[in-house]
Amino acid sequence: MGRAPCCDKSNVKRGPWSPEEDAKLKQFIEKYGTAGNWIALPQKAGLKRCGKSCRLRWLNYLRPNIKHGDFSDDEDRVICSLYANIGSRWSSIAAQLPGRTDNDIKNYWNTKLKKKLMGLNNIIPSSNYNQRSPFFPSQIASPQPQPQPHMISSFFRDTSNAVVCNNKSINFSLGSNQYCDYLQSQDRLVNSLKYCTLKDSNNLLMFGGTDVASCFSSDGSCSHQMRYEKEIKKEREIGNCNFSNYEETHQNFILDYGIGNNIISQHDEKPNHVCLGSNTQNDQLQYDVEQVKQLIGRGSGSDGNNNNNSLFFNDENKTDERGMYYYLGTHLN
DNA sequence: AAACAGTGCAACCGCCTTGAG
DNA sequence: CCTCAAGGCGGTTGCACTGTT
Repeated sequence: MGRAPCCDKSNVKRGPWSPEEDAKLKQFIEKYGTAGNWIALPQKAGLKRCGKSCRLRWLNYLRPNIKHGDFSDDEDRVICSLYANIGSRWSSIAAQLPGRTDNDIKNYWNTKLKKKLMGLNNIIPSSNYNQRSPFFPSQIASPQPQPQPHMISSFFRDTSNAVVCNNKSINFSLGSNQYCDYLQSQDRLVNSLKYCTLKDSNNLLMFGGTDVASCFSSDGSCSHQMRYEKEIKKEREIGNCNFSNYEETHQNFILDYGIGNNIISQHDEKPNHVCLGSNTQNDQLQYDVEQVKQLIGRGSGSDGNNNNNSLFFNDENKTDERGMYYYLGTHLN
């Protein structure tokens, strides 16, 4: 038995909306709102349309402040960045682009942006790709990560493309405004890190999550995510900690961070405080470094150029050649 | 000018989630 | 809990428009 239709298909108009229908719907909603019931709305508004169709027409076309027309470079960057992080969750992406609808973004991605980026990647010689990344060869726990549903899972790179791994430090590139020509290595890294177990099995660290909502940072570049098991409790322990971007999913704490909203920034207004999870500078919430260290590990200093995505672990014994702590992230100096 | 191919986008479909009863 | 209607969402379709031969 199939699913019951949402309306009587034989009795509703389909296809493109006429200006008269648009006017009726707009007038009705502006006067009465939707009353939380789209199904009943068309009849009340005198429209021979399915409620779902009315909803779609309103959300995608008629509601105020809808932006039509070309996407700006900044919007391109945001879309790419978010797509790289969360995949085809168009409504989440649209939420970060005022005036744009999920449908618009989806169409734009499928018809233009994807091709644009594929074109860029095609002109990069494959020898520039990092074909293998020897990250944590012995620490990557099974099962191996499955390929992401989207082909291109990251489009950005840093100005530093160093990928170095030894037993003390790891440098890699994440985040920037430039289109990426070595997507594969970055993908591998991100996927590997998801399965990197640290200290104990409860401290599973995820980096560059693709399965949870993300944010974009104030400079328009991408941000990445850390998921740190059992941290909801600690987050609460901090007290005033009210992160602007986190989700409670499967009892994990998810923290957005990235370029422009560094874990630790020298440019923070308050000394010895850290900005975490934000979309804009104004949204950034600042927390005492010492408290955050307890939460996520050692923080790094920013390089002053918004090029630092460093994240330090809570392991006193692991320091790099600079005497800094074992970290994941980018540093250019 | 006509035929055909390619493109863009509005609208639809159907699955999944949510929440009220 | 369970059920089910309604909303939300991502994937897909169909058609109008534009470009090319």
